[in-house]
Amino acid sequence: MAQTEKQSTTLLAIDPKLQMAPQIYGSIRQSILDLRLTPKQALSEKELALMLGVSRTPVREALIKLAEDGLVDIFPQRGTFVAPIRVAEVLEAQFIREALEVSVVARVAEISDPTIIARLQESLARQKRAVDNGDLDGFLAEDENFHFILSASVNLTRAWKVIQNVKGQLDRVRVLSLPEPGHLAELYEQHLAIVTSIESGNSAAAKKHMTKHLQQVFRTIDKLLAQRPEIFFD
Amino acid sequence: MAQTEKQSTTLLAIDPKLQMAPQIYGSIRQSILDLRLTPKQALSEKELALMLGVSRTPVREALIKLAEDGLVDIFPQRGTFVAPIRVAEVLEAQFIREALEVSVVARVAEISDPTIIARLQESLARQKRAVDNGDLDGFLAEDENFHFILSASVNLTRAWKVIQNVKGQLDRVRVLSLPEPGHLAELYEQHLAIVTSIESGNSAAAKKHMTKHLQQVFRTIDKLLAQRPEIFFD
DNA sequence: TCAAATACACTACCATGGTAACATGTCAAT
DNA sequence: ATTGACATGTTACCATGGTAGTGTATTTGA
Repeated sequence: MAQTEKQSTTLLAIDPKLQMAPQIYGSIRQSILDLRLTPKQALSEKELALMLGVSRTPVREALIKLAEDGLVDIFPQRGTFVAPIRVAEVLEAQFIREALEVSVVARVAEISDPTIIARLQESLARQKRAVDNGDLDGFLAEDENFHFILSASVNLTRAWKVIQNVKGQLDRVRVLSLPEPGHLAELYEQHLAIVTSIESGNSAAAKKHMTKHLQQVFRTIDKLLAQRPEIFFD
Repeated sequence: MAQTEKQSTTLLAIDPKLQMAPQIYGSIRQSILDLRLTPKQALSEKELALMLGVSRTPVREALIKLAEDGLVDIFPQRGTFVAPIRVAEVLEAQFIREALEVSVVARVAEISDPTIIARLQESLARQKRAVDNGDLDGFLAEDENFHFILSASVNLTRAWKVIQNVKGQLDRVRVLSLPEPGHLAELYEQHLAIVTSIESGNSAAAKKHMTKHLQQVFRTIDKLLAQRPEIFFD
Protein backbone atom coordinates (compact mmCIF):
# COMPACT_ATOMS: atom_id res chain seq x y z
CA MET A 1 0.00 0.00 0.00
CA ALA A 2 2.88 2.34 0.77
CA GLN A 3 4.44 2.24 -2.67
CA THR A 4 1.58 3.53 -4.76
CA GLU A 5 2.41 5.49 -7.86
CA LYS A 6 3.86 8.95 -7.22
CA GLN A 7 3.94 9.75 -10.92
CA SER A 8 3.50 13.42 -11.67
CA THR A 9 2.91 13.52 -15.41
CA THR A 10 1.10 10.90 -17.42
CA LEU A 11 3.42 8.30 -18.85
CA LEU A 12 2.79 9.37 -22.42
CA ALA A 13 0.15 10.77 -24.66
CA ILE A 14 -2.01 8.01 -26.11
CA ASP A 15 -3.41 8.36 -29.58
CA PRO A 16 -6.82 6.67 -29.61
CA LYS A 17 -6.67 6.19 -33.38
CA LEU A 18 -3.71 3.83 -33.13
CA GLN A 19 -3.62 0.50 -31.34
CA MET A 20 -3.42 0.83 -27.59
CA ALA A 21 -1.19 -2.09 -26.64
CA PRO A 22 1.93 -1.07 -28.61
CA GLN A 23 1.69 2.50 -27.38
CA ILE A 24 1.32 1.37 -23.79
CA TYR A 25 4.25 -0.99 -24.22
CA GLY A 26 6.45 1.78 -25.54
CA SER A 27 5.34 4.16 -22.85
CA ILE A 28 6.00 1.83 -19.93
CA ARG A 29 9.21 0.60 -21.49
CA GLN A 30 10.57 4.09 -21.82
CA SER A 31 9.67 4.84 -18.23
CA ILE A 32 11.50 1.76 -17.05
CA LEU A 33 14.57 2.51 -19.14
CA ASP A 34 15.00 6.03 -17.81
CA LEU A 35 14.26 4.79 -14.30
CA ARG A 36 11.10 6.82 -13.81
CA LEU A 37 9.77 3.43 -12.89
CA THR A 38 12.32 2.00 -10.50
CA PRO A 39 13.39 -1.62 -9.99
CA LYS A 40 11.08 -3.67 -7.75
CA GLN A 41 8.31 -1.14 -8.10
CA ALA A 42 4.84 -2.67 -8.31
CA LEU A 43 2.98 -2.30 -11.59
CA SER A 44 -0.55 -3.58 -11.30
CA GLU A 45 -2.72 -3.92 -14.37
CA LYS A 46 -5.57 -2.08 -12.74
CA GLU A 47 -3.46 0.81 -11.55
CA LEU A 48 -1.70 1.33 -14.88
CA ALA A 49 -4.99 1.09 -16.75
CA LEU A 50 -6.43 3.77 -14.51
CA MET A 51 -3.38 5.98 -14.95
CA LEU A 52 -3.36 5.64 -18.72
CA GLY A 53 -7.10 5.92 -19.13
CA VAL A 54 -7.48 2.58 -20.91
CA SER A 55 -8.76 -0.82 -19.95
CA ARG A 56 -6.71 -3.57 -18.38
CA THR A 57 -6.51 -5.78 -21.44
CA PRO A 58 -4.01 -3.79 -23.54
CA VAL A 59 -2.04 -3.00 -20.38
CA ARG A 60 -1.80 -6.67 -19.68
CA GLU A 61 -0.57 -7.38 -23.21
CA ALA A 62 2.07 -4.68 -22.85
CA LEU A 63 3.25 -6.14 -19.55
CA ILE A 64 3.54 -9.61 -21.08
CA LYS A 65 5.76 -8.21 -23.79
CA LEU A 66 7.85 -6.36 -21.23
CA ALA A 67 8.23 -9.62 -19.31
CA GLU A 68 9.63 -11.23 -22.45
CA ASP A 69 12.10 -8.36 -22.64
CA GLY A 70 13.11 -9.14 -19.07
CA LEU A 71 12.11 -5.65 -17.95
CA VAL A 72 9.29 -6.73 -15.64
CA ASP A 73 8.68 -9.83 -13.56
CA ILE A 74 5.17 -11.23 -13.52
CA PHE A 75 4.22 -13.40 -10.55
CA PRO A 76 0.81 -14.93 -11.26
CA GLN A 77 -1.85 -13.98 -8.75
CA ARG A 78 0.72 -11.92 -6.83
CA GLY A 79 1.72 -8.98 -8.88
CA THR A 80 3.91 -7.51 -11.57
CA PHE A 81 7.09 -5.62 -10.71
CA VAL A 82 9.78 -3.72 -12.52
CA ALA A 83 12.62 -6.20 -12.85
CA PRO A 84 15.67 -5.51 -10.71
CA ILE A 85 18.92 -4.83 -12.55
CA ARG A 86 20.60 -8.21 -12.53
CA VAL A 87 24.25 -8.24 -13.47
CA ALA A 88 23.97 -11.63 -15.12
CA GLU A 89 21.15 -10.47 -17.38
CA VAL A 90 22.94 -7.28 -18.34
CA LEU A 91 26.00 -9.28 -19.26
CA GLU A 92 23.95 -11.76 -21.25
CA ALA A 93 22.24 -8.93 -23.09
CA GLN A 94 25.68 -7.61 -23.97
CA PHE A 95 26.72 -11.08 -25.14
CA ILE A 96 23.72 -11.41 -27.42
CA ARG A 97 24.03 -7.93 -28.81
CA GLU A 98 27.71 -8.36 -29.50
CA ALA A 99 27.25 -11.70 -31.22
CA LEU A 100 24.59 -10.28 -33.51
CA GLU A 101 26.00 -6.87 -34.27
CA VAL A 102 29.47 -8.22 -34.96
CA SER A 103 28.01 -10.71 -37.41
CA VAL A 104 25.90 -7.99 -38.97
CA VAL A 105 28.79 -5.60 -39.49
CA ALA A 106 30.85 -8.39 -40.97
CA ARG A 107 28.17 -8.96 -43.56
CA VAL A 108 27.93 -5.25 -44.27
CA ALA A 109 31.69 -5.09 -44.78
CA GLU A 110 31.66 -8.10 -47.09
CA ILE A 111 29.10 -6.42 -49.30
CA SER A 112 30.64 -2.96 -48.98
CA ASP A 113 27.84 -1.36 -51.00
CA PRO A 114 28.48 2.31 -51.90
CA THR A 115 24.89 3.38 -51.25
CA ILE A 116 25.01 1.81 -47.81
CA ILE A 117 28.31 3.51 -47.08
CA ALA A 118 26.83 6.80 -48.17
CA ARG A 119 23.97 6.44 -45.72
CA LEU A 120 26.37 5.55 -42.94
CA GLN A 121 28.44 8.62 -43.69
CA GLU A 122 25.37 10.81 -43.60
CA SER A 123 24.69 9.41 -40.16
CA LEU A 124 28.28 10.09 -39.16
CA ALA A 125 27.89 13.70 -40.25
CA ARG A 126 24.80 14.10 -38.10
CA GLN A 127 26.64 12.50 -35.20
CA LYS A 128 29.52 14.92 -35.63
CA ARG A 129 27.15 17.86 -35.49
CA ALA A 130 25.58 16.51 -32.32
CA VAL A 131 28.99 16.05 -30.73
CA ASP A 132 30.10 19.56 -31.64
CA ASN A 133 26.87 21.01 -30.27
CA GLY A 134 27.06 18.92 -27.14
CA ASP A 135 23.61 17.59 -28.02
CA LEU A 136 23.48 14.41 -25.94
CA ASP A 137 19.94 13.34 -26.82
CA GLY A 138 20.53 14.09 -30.46
CA PHE A 139 23.63 11.95 -30.46
CA LEU A 140 21.95 9.05 -28.72
CA ALA A 141 19.12 9.11 -31.24
CA GLU A 142 21.55 9.12 -34.13
CA ASP A 143 23.64 6.42 -32.47
CA GLU A 144 20.55 4.25 -32.41
CA ASN A 145 19.90 5.08 -36.03
CA PHE A 146 23.49 4.26 -36.99
CA HIS A 147 23.19 0.75 -35.61
CA PHE A 148 19.80 0.38 -37.22
CA ILE A 149 21.19 1.30 -40.63
CA LEU A 150 23.75 -1.47 -40.33
CA SER A 151 21.12 -4.17 -39.76
CA ALA A 152 18.56 -2.78 -42.15
CA SER A 153 21.03 -2.31 -44.98
CA VAL A 154 21.55 -6.04 -45.22
CA ASN A 155 17.85 -6.77 -44.65
CA LEU A 156 18.26 -8.19 -41.16
CA THR A 157 15.21 -6.60 -39.60
CA ARG A 158 14.49 -9.42 -37.22
CA ALA A 159 18.06 -9.36 -35.95
CA TRP A 160 17.53 -5.67 -35.30
CA LYS A 161 14.40 -6.42 -33.31
CA VAL A 162 16.29 -8.89 -31.16
CA ILE A 163 19.06 -6.39 -30.63
CA GLN A 164 16.53 -3.75 -29.67
CA ASN A 165 14.86 -6.03 -27.18
CA VAL A 166 17.99 -7.06 -25.33
CA LYS A 167 19.38 -3.55 -25.53
CA GLY A 168 16.80 -2.47 -22.98
CA GLN A 169 18.83 -4.14 -20.27
CA LEU A 170 21.89 -2.18 -21.39
CA ASP A 171 20.14 1.16 -21.72
CA ARG A 172 18.90 0.99 -18.16
CA VAL A 173 22.50 0.71 -17.00
CA ARG A 174 23.72 3.39 -19.35
CA VAL A 175 21.42 6.08 -17.98
CA LEU A 176 22.95 5.46 -14.57
CA SER A 177 26.41 6.34 -15.76
CA LEU A 178 27.29 9.99 -15.52
CA PRO A 179 28.05 11.63 -18.83
CA GLU A 180 31.80 12.03 -19.12
CA PRO A 181 33.45 14.79 -21.13
CA GLY A 182 34.81 13.54 -24.40
CA HIS A 183 32.80 10.33 -24.22
CA LEU A 184 30.60 11.23 -27.16
CA ALA A 185 33.59 12.12 -29.28
CA GLU A 186 35.07 8.75 -28.42
CA LEU A 187 31.94 6.94 -29.56
CA TYR A 188 31.94 8.96 -32.75
CA GLU A 189 35.54 7.93 -33.46
CA GLN A 190 34.60 4.30 -32.98
CA HIS A 191 31.71 4.62 -35.41
CA LEU A 192 34.07 6.25 -37.86
CA ALA A 193 36.53 3.37 -37.57
CA ILE A 194 33.73 0.91 -38.25
CA VAL A 195 32.63 2.73 -41.38
CA THR A 196 36.21 3.01 -42.58
CA SER A 197 36.60 -0.75 -42.23
CA ILE A 198 33.37 -1.29 -44.15
CA GLU A 199 34.57 1.01 -46.92
CA SER A 200 37.74 -1.02 -47.36
CA GLY A 201 35.74 -4.24 -47.27
CA ASN A 202 37.78 -5.41 -44.32
CA SER A 203 35.25 -7.46 -42.39
CA ALA A 204 37.78 -8.67 -39.83
CA ALA A 205 38.64 -5.09 -38.92
CA ALA A 206 34.98 -4.15 -38.86
CA LYS A 207 34.28 -6.96 -36.43
CA LYS A 208 37.17 -5.91 -34.23
CA HIS A 209 36.10 -2.28 -34.08
CA MET A 210 32.49 -3.20 -33.41
CA THR A 211 33.51 -5.53 -30.60
CA LYS A 212 35.59 -2.85 -28.98
CA HIS A 213 32.83 -0.32 -29.46
CA LEU A 214 30.17 -2.48 -27.81
CA GLN A 215 32.40 -3.60 -25.00
CA GLN A 216 32.46 -0.05 -23.70
CA VAL A 217 29.55 -1.03 -21.45
CA PHE A 218 31.88 -3.18 -19.39
CA ARG A 219 33.61 -0.01 -18.23
CA THR A 220 30.27 1.42 -17.20
CA ILE A 221 29.29 -1.73 -15.34
CA ASP A 222 32.60 -1.98 -13.52
CA LYS A 223 32.41 1.64 -12.48
CA LEU A 224 28.86 1.25 -11.22
CA LEU A 225 29.70 -1.94 -9.38
CA ALA A 226 32.48 -0.08 -7.60
CA GLN A 227 30.62 3.17 -6.93
CA ARG A 228 26.98 2.14 -6.54
CA PRO A 229 26.81 -1.61 -5.94
CA GLU A 230 23.40 -1.25 -4.30
CA ILE A 231 21.94 -0.68 -7.75
CA PHE A 232 22.40 -4.32 -8.69
CA PHE A 233 20.55 -7.35 -7.45
CA ASP A 234 21.32 -11.08 -7.31
CA MET B 1 -15.77 -19.92 -45.71
CA ALA B 2 -14.30 -22.82 -47.67
CA GLN B 3 -11.17 -23.15 -45.58
CA THR B 4 -12.66 -23.87 -42.21
CA GLU B 5 -10.80 -26.14 -39.88
CA LYS B 6 -10.76 -29.80 -40.92
CA GLN B 7 -8.85 -30.82 -37.82
CA SER B 8 -9.59 -34.34 -36.68
CA THR B 9 -8.02 -34.51 -33.23
CA THR B 10 -7.82 -31.67 -30.77
CA LEU B 11 -4.57 -29.77 -31.02
CA LEU B 12 -3.38 -30.88 -27.61
CA ALA B 13 -4.60 -31.86 -24.24
CA ILE B 14 -4.99 -28.79 -22.04
CA ASP B 15 -4.30 -29.04 -18.34
CA PRO B 16 -6.73 -26.69 -16.59
CA LYS B 17 -4.47 -26.47 -13.55
CA LEU B 18 -1.71 -24.76 -15.49
CA GLN B 19 -1.92 -21.42 -17.25
CA MET B 20 -3.86 -21.56 -20.47
CA ALA B 21 -1.95 -19.10 -22.64
CA PRO B 22 1.46 -20.86 -22.61
CA GLN B 23 -0.14 -24.22 -23.29
CA ILE B 24 -2.15 -22.82 -26.17
CA TYR B 25 0.96 -21.14 -27.54
CA GLY B 26 2.90 -24.39 -27.45
CA SER B 27 0.04 -26.31 -28.96
CA ILE B 28 -0.51 -24.01 -31.91
CA ARG B 29 3.21 -23.54 -32.42
CA GLN B 30 3.76 -27.26 -32.66
CA SER B 31 0.92 -27.61 -35.13
CA ILE B 32 2.41 -24.90 -37.30
CA LEU B 33 5.89 -26.39 -37.18
CA ASP B 34 4.79 -29.83 -38.30
CA LEU B 35 2.54 -28.26 -40.91
CA ARG B 36 -0.71 -29.57 -39.48
CA LEU B 37 -1.60 -25.92 -39.76
CA THR B 38 -0.51 -24.92 -43.22
CA PRO B 39 0.82 -21.58 -44.45
CA LYS B 40 -1.83 -18.95 -45.22
CA GLN B 41 -4.44 -20.88 -43.25
CA ALA B 42 -6.82 -18.66 -41.30
CA LEU B 43 -6.62 -18.82 -37.52
CA SER B 44 -9.39 -16.83 -35.93
CA GLU B 45 -9.43 -16.25 -32.21
CA LYS B 46 -13.01 -17.37 -31.94
CA GLU B 47 -12.54 -20.57 -33.88
CA LEU B 48 -9.41 -21.63 -32.01
CA ALA B 49 -11.04 -20.83 -28.68
CA LEU B 50 -13.97 -23.03 -29.60
CA MET B 51 -11.70 -25.85 -30.75
CA LEU B 52 -9.57 -25.74 -27.62
CA GLY B 53 -12.45 -25.25 -25.24
CA VAL B 54 -11.12 -22.02 -23.78
CA SER B 55 -11.99 -18.37 -24.12
CA ARG B 56 -10.61 -16.02 -26.70
CA THR B 57 -8.32 -14.09 -24.37
CA PRO B 58 -5.56 -16.68 -23.84
CA VAL B 59 -5.83 -17.67 -27.49
CA ARG B 60 -5.25 -14.06 -28.45
CA GLU B 61 -2.19 -13.86 -26.20
CA ALA B 62 -0.79 -17.01 -27.75
CA LEU B 63 -1.32 -15.63 -31.24
CA ILE B 64 0.44 -12.39 -30.33
CA LYS B 65 3.46 -14.38 -29.19
CA LEU B 66 3.39 -16.46 -32.35
CA ALA B 67 3.32 -13.25 -34.36
CA GLU B 68 6.50 -12.14 -32.59
CA ASP B 69 8.02 -15.47 -33.59
CA GLY B 70 7.06 -14.71 -37.17
CA LEU B 71 4.94 -17.85 -37.36
CA VAL B 72 1.62 -16.06 -37.83
CA ASP B 73 0.65 -12.78 -39.44
CA ILE B 74 -1.95 -10.68 -37.66
CA PHE B 75 -3.85 -8.18 -39.78
CA PRO B 76 -5.89 -5.97 -37.44
CA GLN B 77 -9.63 -6.20 -38.01
CA ARG B 78 -9.03 -8.63 -40.87
CA GLY B 79 -7.71 -11.86 -39.55
CA THR B 80 -4.79 -13.94 -38.38
CA PHE B 81 -3.08 -16.39 -40.69
CA VAL B 82 -0.30 -18.93 -40.51
CA ALA B 83 2.69 -17.11 -41.95
CA PRO B 84 3.88 -18.28 -45.34
CA ILE B 85 7.37 -19.71 -45.51
CA ARG B 86 9.43 -16.74 -46.65
CA VAL B 87 12.91 -17.53 -47.84
CA ALA B 88 14.27 -14.26 -46.53
CA GLU B 89 12.96 -14.95 -43.04
CA VAL B 90 14.28 -18.49 -42.99
CA LEU B 91 17.69 -17.22 -44.02
CA GLU B 92 17.60 -14.51 -41.39
CA ALA B 93 16.64 -17.03 -38.74
CA GLN B 94 19.64 -19.09 -39.78
CA PHE B 95 21.83 -15.98 -39.60
CA ILE B 96 20.70 -15.18 -36.07
CA ARG B 97 20.99 -18.73 -34.87
CA GLU B 98 24.44 -19.11 -36.32
CA ALA B 99 25.70 -15.86 -34.83
CA LEU B 100 24.48 -16.83 -31.39
CA GLU B 101 25.34 -20.52 -31.29
CA VAL B 102 28.81 -19.94 -32.69
CA SER B 103 29.47 -17.36 -30.00
CA VAL B 104 28.04 -19.68 -27.38
CA VAL B 105 30.18 -22.64 -28.37
CA ALA B 106 33.25 -20.43 -28.42
CA ARG B 107 32.60 -19.49 -24.82
CA VAL B 108 32.01 -23.10 -23.87
CA ALA B 109 35.30 -24.06 -25.48
CA GLU B 110 37.16 -21.27 -23.72
CA ILE B 111 35.95 -22.52 -20.38
CA SER B 112 36.32 -26.19 -21.26
CA ASP B 113 34.81 -27.29 -17.97
CA PRO B 114 35.07 -31.06 -17.32
CA THR B 115 31.58 -31.35 -15.86
CA ILE B 116 30.11 -29.61 -18.90
CA ILE B 117 32.05 -31.89 -21.19
CA ALA B 118 30.77 -34.88 -19.26
CA ARG B 119 27.19 -33.77 -19.78
CA LEU B 120 27.81 -33.22 -23.47
CA GLN B 121 29.26 -36.69 -23.79
CA GLU B 122 26.27 -38.20 -22.05
CA SER B 123 24.13 -36.48 -24.64
CA LEU B 124 26.36 -37.82 -27.39
CA ALA B 125 25.88 -41.34 -26.04
CA ARG B 126 22.12 -40.94 -26.14
CA GLN B 127 22.37 -39.59 -29.67
CA LYS B 128 24.44 -42.57 -30.72
CA ARG B 129 21.84 -44.95 -29.35
CA ALA B 130 19.10 -43.12 -31.24
CA VAL B 131 21.11 -43.27 -34.47
CA ASP B 132 21.79 -46.99 -34.07
CA ASN B 133 18.12 -47.66 -33.37
CA GLY B 134 16.98 -45.46 -36.23
CA ASP B 135 14.95 -43.50 -33.69
CA LEU B 136 14.36 -40.24 -35.55
CA ASP B 137 12.17 -38.52 -32.97
CA GLY B 138 14.48 -39.60 -30.19
CA PHE B 139 17.45 -38.15 -32.00
CA LEU B 140 15.73 -34.86 -32.74
CA ALA B 141 14.79 -34.48 -29.09
CA GLU B 142 18.33 -35.18 -27.99
CA ASP B 143 19.68 -32.88 -30.70
CA GLU B 144 17.60 -30.12 -29.21
CA ASN B 145 18.87 -31.01 -25.76
CA PHE B 146 22.48 -31.00 -26.96
CA HIS B 147 22.22 -27.44 -28.17
CA PHE B 148 20.40 -26.47 -24.99
CA ILE B 149 23.19 -27.88 -22.85
CA LEU B 150 25.68 -25.68 -24.66
CA SER B 151 23.81 -22.47 -23.87
CA ALA B 152 22.73 -23.45 -20.41
CA SER B 153 26.18 -24.60 -19.36
CA VAL B 154 27.48 -21.06 -19.68
CA ASN B 155 24.33 -19.55 -18.18
CA LEU B 156 23.06 -18.03 -21.41
CA THR B 157 19.40 -18.87 -20.97
CA ARG B 158 18.11 -15.82 -22.75
CA ALA B 159 20.30 -16.54 -25.73
CA TRP B 160 18.75 -19.99 -25.76
CA LYS B 161 15.28 -18.49 -25.78
CA VAL B 162 16.17 -16.32 -28.76
CA ILE B 163 17.62 -19.31 -30.55
CA GLN B 164 14.49 -21.31 -29.81
CA ASN B 165 12.25 -18.58 -31.14
CA VAL B 166 14.00 -18.11 -34.45
CA LYS B 167 14.54 -21.85 -34.82
CA GLY B 168 10.82 -22.21 -35.47
CA GLN B 169 11.35 -20.85 -38.95
CA LEU B 170 14.04 -23.44 -39.56
CA ASP B 171 12.11 -26.36 -38.11
CA ARG B 172 9.20 -25.73 -40.43
CA VAL B 173 11.54 -26.11 -43.37
CA ARG B 174 13.27 -29.13 -41.89
CA VAL B 175 10.11 -31.22 -41.64
CA LEU B 176 9.61 -30.71 -45.35
CA SER B 177 12.90 -32.36 -46.18
CA LEU B 178 12.69 -36.08 -46.63
CA PRO B 179 14.79 -38.06 -44.18
CA GLU B 180 17.90 -39.24 -45.95
CA PRO B 181 19.78 -42.38 -44.99
CA GLY B 182 22.94 -41.62 -43.10
CA HIS B 183 21.86 -38.08 -42.34
CA LEU B 184 21.45 -38.68 -38.63
CA ALA B 185 24.87 -40.31 -38.41
CA GLU B 186 26.30 -37.27 -40.14
CA LEU B 187 24.74 -34.92 -37.61
CA TYR B 188 26.08 -37.08 -34.82
CA GLU B 189 29.59 -36.87 -36.23
CA GLN B 190 29.32 -33.09 -36.34
CA HIS B 191 28.24 -32.96 -32.74
CA LEU B 192 31.14 -35.20 -31.87
CA ALA B 193 33.58 -32.88 -33.63
CA ILE B 194 32.18 -29.93 -31.69
CA VAL B 195 32.62 -31.67 -28.35
CA THR B 196 36.12 -32.76 -29.28
CA SER B 197 37.03 -29.16 -30.02
CA ILE B 198 35.57 -28.08 -26.70
CA GLU B 199 37.58 -30.74 -24.90
CA SER B 200 40.80 -29.45 -26.37
CA GLY B 201 39.80 -25.89 -25.57
CA ASN B 202 40.09 -24.99 -29.22
CA SER B 203 37.42 -22.33 -29.58
CA ALA B 204 38.32 -21.52 -33.17
CA ALA B 205 37.79 -25.12 -34.17
CA ALA B 206 34.58 -25.30 -32.17
CA LYS B 207 33.26 -22.24 -34.00
CA LYS B 208 34.22 -23.73 -37.35
CA HIS B 209 32.51 -27.04 -36.67
CA MET B 210 29.40 -25.37 -35.31
CA THR B 211 29.17 -23.13 -38.36
CA LYS B 212 29.45 -26.08 -40.68
CA HIS B 213 26.93 -28.00 -38.62
CA LEU B 214 24.31 -25.25 -38.69
CA GLN B 215 24.82 -24.45 -42.34
CA GLN B 216 23.46 -27.84 -43.23
CA VAL B 217 20.06 -26.15 -43.60
CA PHE B 218 21.28 -24.41 -46.71
CA ARG B 219 21.41 -27.80 -48.40
CA THR B 220 17.83 -28.44 -47.38
CA ILE B 221 16.68 -25.04 -48.60
CA ASP B 222 18.44 -25.38 -51.94
CA LYS B 223 16.97 -28.82 -52.47
CA LEU B 224 13.47 -27.62 -51.63
CA LEU B 225 13.82 -24.57 -53.84
CA ALA B 226 14.72 -26.88 -56.70
CA GLN B 227 12.18 -29.61 -56.04
CA ARG B 228 9.22 -27.83 -54.46
CA PRO B 229 9.53 -24.10 -55.14
CA GLU B 230 5.79 -23.65 -54.64
CA ILE B 231 6.37 -24.10 -50.91
CA PHE B 232 8.01 -20.70 -50.61
CA PHE B 233 6.46 -17.26 -50.84
CA ASP B 234 7.78 -13.78 -51.61
C1' DT C 1 -22.55 -4.56 -69.23
C1' DC C 2 -20.58 -2.45 -65.62
C1' DA C 3 -19.48 0.65 -61.97
C1' DA C 4 -21.09 2.71 -57.64
C1' DA C 5 -23.64 2.11 -53.59
C1' DT C 6 -25.26 -0.67 -49.98
C1' DA C 7 -25.98 -4.46 -46.83
C1' DC C 8 -23.94 -7.99 -44.46
C1' DA C 9 -20.74 -11.05 -42.27
C1' DC C 10 -16.53 -11.36 -40.02
C1' DT C 11 -12.45 -9.87 -37.78
C1' DA C 12 -9.20 -8.27 -34.13
C1' DC C 13 -9.36 -4.95 -30.57
C1' DC C 14 -10.77 -3.14 -26.26
C1' DA C 15 -13.77 -2.95 -22.02
C1' DT C 16 -15.41 -5.17 -18.08
C1' DG C 17 -16.98 -8.73 -14.81
C1' DG C 18 -15.94 -13.06 -12.26
C1' DT C 19 -12.65 -16.21 -9.94
C1' DA C 20 -8.92 -18.96 -7.83
C1' DA C 21 -4.43 -18.15 -6.02
C1' DC C 22 -1.81 -15.67 -2.94
C1' DA C 23 -0.24 -12.37 0.80
C1' DT C 24 -1.19 -10.37 5.07
C1' DG C 25 -3.24 -9.20 9.41
C1' DT C 26 -6.03 -10.67 13.43
C1' DC C 27 -6.94 -13.51 17.02
C1' DA C 28 -7.44 -17.82 19.61
C1' DA C 29 -5.05 -21.84 21.40
C1' DT C 30 -1.13 -23.77 23.53
C1' DA D 1 6.04 -15.96 22.67
C1' DT D 2 4.60 -19.12 18.77
C1' DT D 3 1.72 -21.37 15.96
C1' DG D 4 -2.39 -22.22 13.37
C1' DA D 5 -6.96 -20.94 11.64
C1' DC D 6 -9.56 -17.66 9.60
C1' DA D 7 -10.96 -13.16 7.55
C1' DT D 8 -9.92 -9.76 4.29
C1' DG D 9 -7.92 -7.49 0.45
C1' DT D 10 -5.21 -7.79 -3.73
C1' DT D 11 -3.55 -9.86 -7.80
C1' DA D 12 -3.14 -11.88 -12.48
C1' DC D 13 -5.88 -14.87 -15.19
C1' DC D 14 -9.76 -16.06 -17.92
C1' DA D 15 -14.56 -15.37 -19.86
C1' DT D 16 -17.56 -12.61 -22.43
C1' DG D 17 -19.91 -8.57 -24.49
C1' DG D 18 -19.52 -4.45 -27.47
C1' DT D 19 -17.47 -1.86 -31.41
C1' DA D 20 -15.08 0.06 -35.32
C1' DG D 21 -12.69 -1.44 -39.18
C1' DT D 22 -12.43 -4.45 -43.22
C1' DG D 23 -13.54 -7.55 -47.02
C1' DT D 24 -17.40 -9.43 -50.01
C1' DA D 25 -21.61 -10.29 -52.00
C1' DT D 26 -25.73 -7.95 -53.55
C1' DT D 27 -28.29 -4.39 -55.30
C1' DT D 28 -28.90 -0.20 -57.66
C1' DG D 29 -28.48 3.04 -61.37
C1' DA D 30 -26.93 4.15 -65.83
